[in-house]
Amino acid sequence: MDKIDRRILTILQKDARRAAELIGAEVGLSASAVQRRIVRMREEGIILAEVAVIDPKRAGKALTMIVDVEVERERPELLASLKQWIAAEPCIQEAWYVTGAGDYVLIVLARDVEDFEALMQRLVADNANVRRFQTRVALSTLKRGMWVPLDPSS
Amino acid sequence: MDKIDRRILTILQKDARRAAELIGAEVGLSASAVQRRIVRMREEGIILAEVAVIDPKRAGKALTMIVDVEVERERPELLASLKQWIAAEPCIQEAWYVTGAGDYVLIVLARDVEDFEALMQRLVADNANVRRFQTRVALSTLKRGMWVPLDPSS
DNA sequence: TATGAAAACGATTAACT
DNA sequence: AGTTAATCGTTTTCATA
Repeated sequence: MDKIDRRILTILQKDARRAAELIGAEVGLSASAVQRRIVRMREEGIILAEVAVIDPKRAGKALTMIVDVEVERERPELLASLKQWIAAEPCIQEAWYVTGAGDYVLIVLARDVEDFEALMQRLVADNANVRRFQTRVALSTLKRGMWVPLDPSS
Repeated sequence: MDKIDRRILTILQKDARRAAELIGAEVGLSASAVQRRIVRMREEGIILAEVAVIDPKRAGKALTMIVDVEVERERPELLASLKQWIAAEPCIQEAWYVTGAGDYVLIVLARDVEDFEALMQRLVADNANVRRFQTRVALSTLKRGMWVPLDPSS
């Protein structure tokens, strides 16, 4: 991945529909050359996907919660099923396993508080290793996205 | 937004490049009808963007941190500039203002620990209202994305 | 007002230099 | 990597329900 690839990716991360010819004009390449680089980066897995981003509010998901989930580290055999549970749960948008007391951090979308409560009850009921969780409500979303900064040099 | 719109969005949230004709085959509409609905949803702001998702590791951003930032609520005049600072900082990928003791939650990408430390030092140096912060390192990323579940009924 | 069919247009892909 | 030609997808047009 060279400097031009990075510039192409910086553009595509904001607008995946930008025509190769326009990108080429910005980076000083023909449309075909740009297109070839894009195809290559898809194949190499640098570009993981091209997706539509929709407004959660318009989709009836007005609430965002940041949930810290503490699990019992003594029962590692239950971790795989918890991971699967998280993967299968569409309202859990993002999840990380983090340093600390066996903690997971979840980004959860919900229609309302009842919707969220129901999800959390299922989380606890379905996963015996969940010891407790702490919820923080997002009062405002300052920034969202998957945008990765790319050093334009080198 | 009707049931078919929701089905179209569910598809586009996974693959924004899917041809309208293929989507039409799934939802029982012609390519033109699907295309018109997509254009309408872009105009209405339901579809916020169509973006390429890239692998942060391949982009040299191997570390993800979840940072809780505590700010002094007594100085609300400094909040606007903190928000701008966050917006302008490319390594801060996501940010929410959350319930609790004047807390922000940040998702931060970094090349390495030094890179991260430098960012946090700038955060504190540039924003006098930042009282303290707590960092958790993402040991594994279980789930990422902007995918919003859409009730296929109604 | 929304659709499907078909023409016109534009972008991507493939072949060749 | 660039240029051209062929292919494919989108957009527009138009007739219809």
